[in-house]
Amino acid sequence: MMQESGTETKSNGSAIQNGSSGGNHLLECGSLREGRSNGEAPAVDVGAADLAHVQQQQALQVARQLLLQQQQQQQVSGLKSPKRNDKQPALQVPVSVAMMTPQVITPQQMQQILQQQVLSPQQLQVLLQQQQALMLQQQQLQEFYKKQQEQLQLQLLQQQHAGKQPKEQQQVATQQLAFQQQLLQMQQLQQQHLLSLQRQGLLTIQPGQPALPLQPLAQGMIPAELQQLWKEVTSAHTAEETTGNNHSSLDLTTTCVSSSAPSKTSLIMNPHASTNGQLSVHTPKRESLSHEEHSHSHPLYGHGVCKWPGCEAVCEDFQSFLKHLNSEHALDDRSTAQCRVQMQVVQQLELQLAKDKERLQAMMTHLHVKSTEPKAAPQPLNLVSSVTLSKSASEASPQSLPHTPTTPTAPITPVTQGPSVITTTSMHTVGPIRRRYSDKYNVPISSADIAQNQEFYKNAEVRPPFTYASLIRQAILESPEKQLTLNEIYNWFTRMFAYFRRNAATWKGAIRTNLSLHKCFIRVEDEFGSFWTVDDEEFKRGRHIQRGRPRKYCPDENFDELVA
DNA sequence: GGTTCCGTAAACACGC
DNA sequence: AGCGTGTTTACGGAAC
Repeated sequence: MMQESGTETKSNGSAIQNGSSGGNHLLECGSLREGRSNGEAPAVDVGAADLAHVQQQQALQVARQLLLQQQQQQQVSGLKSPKRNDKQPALQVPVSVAMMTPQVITPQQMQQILQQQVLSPQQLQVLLQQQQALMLQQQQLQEFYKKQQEQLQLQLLQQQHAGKQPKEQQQVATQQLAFQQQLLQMQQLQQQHLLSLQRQGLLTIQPGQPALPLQPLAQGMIPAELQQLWKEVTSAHTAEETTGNNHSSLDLTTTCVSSSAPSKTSLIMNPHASTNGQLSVHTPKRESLSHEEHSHSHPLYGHGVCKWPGCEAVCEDFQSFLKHLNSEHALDDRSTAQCRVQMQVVQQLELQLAKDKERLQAMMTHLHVKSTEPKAAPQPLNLVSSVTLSKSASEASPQSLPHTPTTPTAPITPVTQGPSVITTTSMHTVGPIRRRYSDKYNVPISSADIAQNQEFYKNAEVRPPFTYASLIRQAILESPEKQLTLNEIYNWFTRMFAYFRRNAATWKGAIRTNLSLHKCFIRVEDEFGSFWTVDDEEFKRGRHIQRGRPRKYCPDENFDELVA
C-alpha cells in the first residue's frame, strides 16, 4: 500500500506539475495571471485584460500605419510589373490562411475551460465588454486586410500585364508581410484573450458567448483555392529561401505573446516550419480544412458518413461532405453545445487515459528495480543490497537455470508481472498463483523486494507473487539468528502479508510441506526444540524440491553438515 | 503432448 | 485424544 500510494503521490505530483505547467503556459501566453481561488480578483483580471487590450490597440495602430505606408507606396509605384510576379500571391495567401484560421481549443484548453470557476456577474460583464471590443477590432482589421488584399490583387494584375520593377514590388511585399505579421499578432492576442475568458468561466457561464468571439473567425474559413495557392506559394518560396528571404512562412506554433514583452512577438519567421505547404499551426480545424491534401483523413468524415457526433449523414464524396459540414454544422448554438459535449467526452477520456498512464507508470516504477537492473548470468545480481541480507542478497544468482536457460537477462515486464501485483481484488479470486517470478526469473526475493511493497501486502489481501520457498527463505534470512521455528515462520507470514491471515490451515500446511521438500531448508534441533535454517547456496542451486526422488529425512546428517 | 514447477490436500508418524 | 510438527504422496494447473 505504501508503494502504491507513494507511486500515486508521485504520479499525482507529476500530473499536477504537468497541469500547472500547462496552466503556466497559458498564463504566460495570456495576459491574465489570475489567482482565482480567493474569488475576488476581478480588479486584477480586468487590469490584465486591459493590458492585453492596450497591446492589441498598439498592434492595430502599427497595422494601420503599415497599411497607410503600403497604400502610399502603391500610389507611388503605380503600375510597375515585377520580375517575379509569381511570388506575389505567396505573400498574400499565407497570411490569409493565418488570418482566417479559426480558433481551435486544444485539449489543455478544454480541460481548463471545463474546470473553470465561476465569475461574478460584474466580472463577466467587464470581460464581455472587452471581448466585444476586441471583436470589433478584429472585424476592423479584417476589413482593412480585405481592402489591402483587393488592392494588391488589382495591382498585381496590372503589374503582370505592364511589367514592373521588382525592387519596389519587394518593398510592397515586405510591407505587406509586416502588416500581416501585425495582423497575426493581433489575432494571437485575441486568441489569448479568448483563452483567458474561457479559463475564467465565461464560455461556460454564458453559453451564447462562445459564438461571439468565434464567429468572425470561423466565418473566414479557408477556401480550397487559398489552400492551393498557399501550396504553390510555399513551394515557390522554398527556392527563394536560399536567397535569405525567410519571410516565406509563418510559424504559428509559438503563438504565445508575452504580455510584458509584446515586442517579442511570437511571429517567428521560420522557413522550415511548414511542410507540404502546410502552416505549422497544429490545429484540428486547420487540418480538417486542408482537405485537398487530407481529404481521406478528415476526422469528421469517414466511410462516406459524416462523423459529427450524432449526425452520421451520408455524404457521397468529400465535397458534399464539406457542404454538409458547412451547412449543417455551422457555428451556431447547437454546434457549440455539441462541441461542448464532445469536449466533455474528450476530457473524460483524457482523464481516464491520464489515470491509466499513472497506473502504468506506477507499475513500471514498481518493477523498475528488477526490470532494468542488469541480470547477466555471470554477474551477481546485486539489486537487493539489503541491510539484513548482505550475504544472500549480494550473492543472489540464478536459482533455477534449467527453467530459463535462454533468458537469464529477461526483464520482468509489467505484462508478466503486473497483474499479480496490482489487481488486488482479482488476485484474491483467481486462486493460487503459480510461477512466482522470484523463482521463474531466477531472482530470489529479498527484503528489498518485499519492503518495496511491505505496506501494500500488509494491508491488502493480495497474494504475494513469491513462492512459499522464497518467502520461507526470506523469513529465515530476515531473522537476526538466521533461524526460525515453524511458529515464528507462521508469524512472519501473518505479520507481513494480509493474505496469510486467512485459510491458515492451507498455507501453514504448504509451509510445512515446503520446509520438508526443499533441500535448502535445514531443520536443526537443540535443547529448546527445533528450528529451521536455510542453506542459501542450495536454494540458489536450482531445483530445490525433490519430488520424484523423495529425500530421506536425516536430521542428524543435516545437523552435522550445518555444524561442519 | 510431455516435462517441470508449484500449490494444495491428504495421509501418516512422532512427540508433548 | 488432541494438537503441533514434520514427512511423504498424489493431484492438478500453469508454464515451458
